[in-house]
Amino acid sequence: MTPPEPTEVFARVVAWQRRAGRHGLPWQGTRDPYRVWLSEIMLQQTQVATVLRYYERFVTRFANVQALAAAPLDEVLAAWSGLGYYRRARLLHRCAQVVVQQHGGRFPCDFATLRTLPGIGDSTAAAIAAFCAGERVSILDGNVRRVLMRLWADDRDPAAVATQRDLWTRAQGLVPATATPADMAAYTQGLMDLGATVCTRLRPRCDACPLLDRCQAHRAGTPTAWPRPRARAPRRTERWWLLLLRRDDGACWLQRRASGGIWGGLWAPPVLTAPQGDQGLRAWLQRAGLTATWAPPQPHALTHRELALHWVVVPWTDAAGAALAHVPGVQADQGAWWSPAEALALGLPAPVRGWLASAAVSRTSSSR
DNA sequence: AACACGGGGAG
DNA sequence: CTCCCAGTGTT
Repeated sequence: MTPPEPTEVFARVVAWQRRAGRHGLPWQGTRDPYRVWLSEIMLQQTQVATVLRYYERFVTRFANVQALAAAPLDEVLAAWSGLGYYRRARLLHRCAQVVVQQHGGRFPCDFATLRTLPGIGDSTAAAIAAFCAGERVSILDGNVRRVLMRLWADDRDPAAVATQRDLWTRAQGLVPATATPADMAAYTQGLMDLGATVCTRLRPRCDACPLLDRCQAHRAGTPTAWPRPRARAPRRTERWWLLLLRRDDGACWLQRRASGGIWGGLWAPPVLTAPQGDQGLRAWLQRAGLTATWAPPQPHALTHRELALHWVVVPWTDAAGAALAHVPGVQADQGAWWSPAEALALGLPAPVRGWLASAAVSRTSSSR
């Protein structure tokens, strides 16, 4: 079985992208590395449909790398709120500051320099370099891995480092030395489009694929057999208690979470994960002379973990304020009281945002 | 080399 | 419901 001719694969993907690929996305049609970089970071682990809801608003608020670098981290996190993987936003902010301080505000376009910046790994550096400078480097994200592993009927473990390193070498080998910058942009976009719209995980549209007659997975008759499925980790369920202290004036107590771990750097009510559970919390509330409203647990599913979020709403009076530091989970130096409107402008985890938004609506609609 | 990180879209 | 997506940084 003859392997696909490298130049042939490249040329077909370029031609296919120009004819049938995607062209209208807001981060296309520019060579501004700032806009391309922003889109690539947002697109890490996040699908296009989701990013579309954030991208324009973000570039409007932070029009260039200087504006982003000068903005408080809180504003960046607020604009990112709901996209998840909040470390991306912190690295994005740090990267902007490095570009301003160490590169004179000019966003680099070459792979080697890009690779030194925070939050930019091999694939993102290659994407920016290919789109903005036409550099002959290949991306290798999850979509491209799937396309190539089907093309070559590669049976290796897709998650193994050795597999990915070798795939990258072979991907690089598909790029001809004569490729022009315009070709590189079309090719890079073409690989992304192929993976996203044709060579999909389930139900690939092989009849629309420009590599159909070269694809060994298709030749085998079972293209979805590649890449080899990963072992699935069992998902644990954890119970979290979110203590929402609400004052008479409607203000809520929120505190900033540590920068590492889940919801890092975001604002949230005190979270109790301790195993004392409902019982301990009820006992404490009773001792403190407080009453609380308990909402049914709200499930929050993640890939590898499931959270059962128990909302405990505690009406809080100024008189009780002196005891604030004794509330379980409260770190007084990390928090503050926020009006509903102020709170919704903060960087909030999606479940917290949803809760506060609905609570604000119900308060408004139920008040006289 | 393995793991942690969030939310949503697709089937 | 299950699966995993335009990955990177840390251990």
